[in-house]
Amino acid sequence: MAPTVRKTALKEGTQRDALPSVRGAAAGPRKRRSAAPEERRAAILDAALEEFTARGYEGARLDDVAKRAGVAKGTIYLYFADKEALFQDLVRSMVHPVLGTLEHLREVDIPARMLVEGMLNTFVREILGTRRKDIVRLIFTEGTRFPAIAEFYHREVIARVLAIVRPILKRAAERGELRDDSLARFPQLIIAPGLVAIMWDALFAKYEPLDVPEMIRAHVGILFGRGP
Amino acid sequence: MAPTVRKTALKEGTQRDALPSVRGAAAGPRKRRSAAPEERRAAILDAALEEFTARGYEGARLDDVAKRAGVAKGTIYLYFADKEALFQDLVRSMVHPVLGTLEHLREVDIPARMLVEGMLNTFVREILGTRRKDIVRLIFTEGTRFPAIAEFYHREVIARVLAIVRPILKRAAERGELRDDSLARFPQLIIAPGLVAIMWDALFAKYEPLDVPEMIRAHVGILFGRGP
DNA sequence: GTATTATGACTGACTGGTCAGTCAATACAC
DNA sequence: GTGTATTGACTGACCAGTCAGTCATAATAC
Repeated sequence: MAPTVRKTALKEGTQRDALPSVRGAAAGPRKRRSAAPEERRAAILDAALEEFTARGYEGARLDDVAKRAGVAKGTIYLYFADKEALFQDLVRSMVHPVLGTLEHLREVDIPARMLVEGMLNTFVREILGTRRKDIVRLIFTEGTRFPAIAEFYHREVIARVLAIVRPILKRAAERGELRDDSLARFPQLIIAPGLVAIMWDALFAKYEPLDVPEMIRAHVGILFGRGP
Repeated sequence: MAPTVRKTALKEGTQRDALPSVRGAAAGPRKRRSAAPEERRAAILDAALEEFTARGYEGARLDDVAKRAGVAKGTIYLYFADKEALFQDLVRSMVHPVLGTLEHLREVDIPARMLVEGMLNTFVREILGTRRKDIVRLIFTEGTRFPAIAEFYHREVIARVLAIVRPILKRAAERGELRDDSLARFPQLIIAPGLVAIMWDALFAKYEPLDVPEMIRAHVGILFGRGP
């Protein structure tokens, strides 16, 4: 790139260079000035998702986040207090949209099979099929080092899902819709294969692909018996 | 191995201390000189397990590993080429012992239920019940950044288990021991809850404990129906 | 046995590089 | 012009990896 020579600072060529403005990145699309602050924030979060996903929390460099967002490093600090806040806000911003969908499930008293199939389809569509799966992976990956993230995710997502789903499954068990109350006691068993899918795709898919939708179908089959 | 301890130069207590064996422990016991190379290596691996487990690959500092192992930083480099080699050797050293146990399973033609219960019991005992669970977590946690680790684990552990287990399950399905061939096609469904258990314990147990053995029992119940 | 020399395992201060976070200078909006 | 958003060179901390030096032990000499 070469901050290259100032137009020639000329005369006092003496200066090293002190390259002022040029800046514009290679393709230098002129920056918009204070375009839309909300857009800028979003651009930074987008770039952060990319970098954190690819390199993990410690491995990600804010210089790269800035470059990818088309922004100077200092700008990040106008929107986020520090690297950790950026990470936490990223997780929050990805998780929030699904929180609404959850309440949705509140329609009590759908049949257990419908509930479970609904949960798994939502999981495949809204998580496995989107960047959200990377966020889930990040939570597992960095959760030990960031208890705040794990706590947040448990409180805002997991505890809520369990609270909604358990009573429905309990009733279904009592009603004889389920062989027993195993699923009511351990709803974790329902999405366990979803977790496996996320990890498998991230780590082993290139050595041995896994047909996730088919596996989920097999899982439902085991839980409820063949066909619908 | 073990150039082992010189018989104790004793008498001349005068020496700073030249504490022969003791060493370990906090209080600064004088270093043994070339004590047992195999022991030293093990001490470093132990310390590395602790530090990598607690802080992840990037977060772990070799200064701390050295301190914990009761060794100078330079000594680590006498036993391992660099940080990455230390990490890989750690994973290998933890995984190796179980590889033997695997072949063990080769006894073809045990009933499917026995196979599955055996697998899950082994998992609970040999992985969840030991530091090995932290290694599995590290593999998931760092696997994306260290494809070599993921590849190694897939090749040496996962692929082998699948190769052993699939034919048995297939036969069991044909024999009508299983409702269908779901488990033969996706044996991942068998240990999925084990993975959930590892992650739950690491991230959420402090907010909401999970009775893992009971969950595993419920899982077996779902796969095969109640009682034995 | 004791004295002397040789060996190499071990040490830890140091180097070179990296990167989160800062802030004076700059560019723009008005 | 004034005020504000943005920039990016810079700083300070941190850490993987190095290497000149130390010293317990071993080898050899006596």
